[in-house]
Amino acid sequence: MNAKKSRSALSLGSADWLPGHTGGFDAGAVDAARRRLLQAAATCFAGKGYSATTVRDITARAECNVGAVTYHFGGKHKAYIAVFEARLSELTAYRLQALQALHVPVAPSLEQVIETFAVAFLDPVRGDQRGRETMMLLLRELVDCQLPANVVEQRMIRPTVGALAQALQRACPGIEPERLTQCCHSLVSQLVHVLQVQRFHDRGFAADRPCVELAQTVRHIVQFSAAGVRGCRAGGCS
Amino acid sequence: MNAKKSRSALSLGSADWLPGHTGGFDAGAVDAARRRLLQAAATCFAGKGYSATTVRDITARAECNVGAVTYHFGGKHKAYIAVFEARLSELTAYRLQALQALHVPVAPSLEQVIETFAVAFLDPVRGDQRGRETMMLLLRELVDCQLPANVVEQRMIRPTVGALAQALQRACPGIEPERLTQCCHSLVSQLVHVLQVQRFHDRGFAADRPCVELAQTVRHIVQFSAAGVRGCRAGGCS
DNA sequence: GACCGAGTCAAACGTTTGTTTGAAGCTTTA
DNA sequence: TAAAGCTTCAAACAAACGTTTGACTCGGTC
Repeated sequence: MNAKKSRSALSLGSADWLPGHTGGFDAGAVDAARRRLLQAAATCFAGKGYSATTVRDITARAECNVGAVTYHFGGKHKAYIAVFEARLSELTAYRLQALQALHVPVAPSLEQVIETFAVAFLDPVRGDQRGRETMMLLLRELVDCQLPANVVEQRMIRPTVGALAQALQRACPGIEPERLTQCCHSLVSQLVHVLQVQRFHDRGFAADRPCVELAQTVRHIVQFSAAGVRGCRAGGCS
Repeated sequence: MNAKKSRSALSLGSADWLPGHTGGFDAGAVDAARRRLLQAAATCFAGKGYSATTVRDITARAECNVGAVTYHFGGKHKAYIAVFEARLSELTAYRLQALQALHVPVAPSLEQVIETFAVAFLDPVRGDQRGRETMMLLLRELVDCQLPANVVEQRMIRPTVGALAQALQRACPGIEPERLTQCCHSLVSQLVHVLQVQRFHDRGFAADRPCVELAQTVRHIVQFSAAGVRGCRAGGCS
């Protein structure tokens, strides 16, 4: 009855984090059920949160037996972790790649850096269902922590903010490192906020006024944040 | 067995929303159990979220019988609503009052307006347990919606953003209303983000580096946002 | 004293929870 | 073909869930 050894379990440093890497054994299209379960679990966790999601919700959606979650992942919580294994690194890689595109000979403007990051940050919600799910999963995890402490921070926030700070510094030199990090958080927080509002919108939020244009919001954030970053140069404040 | 008529139920327009108003009947110190239950429920919902909180968690903490929640509120979900009835208007009133203090003859500077709002916004988390609970309840509700749609928006976000926009406009004229609202959201999002980080911090987040000074963060947000708002004046962008 | 409504209580309600079980199906290996 | 190993399945598991019940204790009123 024992499930096959659970693979990696967010151990922070394991090798099987690359997308598509299944751990070495039974690679390929063999375990379709496992992939169906992962997809179903992601949808459920994103939609109702960890506690409100039952293994029967997941297995019903994946058209599996009730015991499938326990068998394939070793339990509901380990299934939750497994969902994040793929999504976290996937999202981080996407954002880092977008920032790396700014590594051109001639330094891009501050507005270019911010817009590039903002677009990459919000892109998943404008794409397919999977992207929206990932963002929702992350949004929930940040408030309702289920993963081991610091995983999201070390896997995603730290590398992303680090790369963003580097890009900002190149586009707008003269800001002390401490302030630079805070500028990154100021920008990220606005983008996270957009996700929240977008969610409200899906729920019928502000249905009276015409749909808030995402592009217009991005334009505001770019202008607002570029001015904000420039305002942090020099001996402005402490 | 039927519970006494549930009072108001977030009906959006009822009269018994003022703090301390109990609905007209059994006023005073009569129902201590009800108040104990409300406090216990707030603590549990804030700490574990709606779904993960059981009525036994609540009643055990309130030192009541298991059936007390159903009796006094009519069910777990109605108890959740009852918790928000007090907290939502309380928090909104606190913020509006802080903004109203800016209604002095000589117009305050943009930095003054932003700092006043920021301090008022973050004050609850620096105060007593109740304040932190309220913020946590709200943070969770925004992601894991349990209240009827638009309640938080209409009860708190809309009036607060409205008053903030008005104060900003006085301190920094020449911004179109649409952009002004977006500036408010840019500011609020940064403050919400601080709460998130603060939560991480309580959980051991970034325990390696010295405790992030809240005052320093506020100073950054004030400077960043003031520059951001000023950058939105004139025909800057669409 | 009789009656009433409100509140509390232990106990039990029927459901739903995550997990386990053991048999059966299936492919792979020998 | 036989044995071994992985996967699926219906069924059942004990525990926990939100809610209900009916007896009981009060304090106030006729």
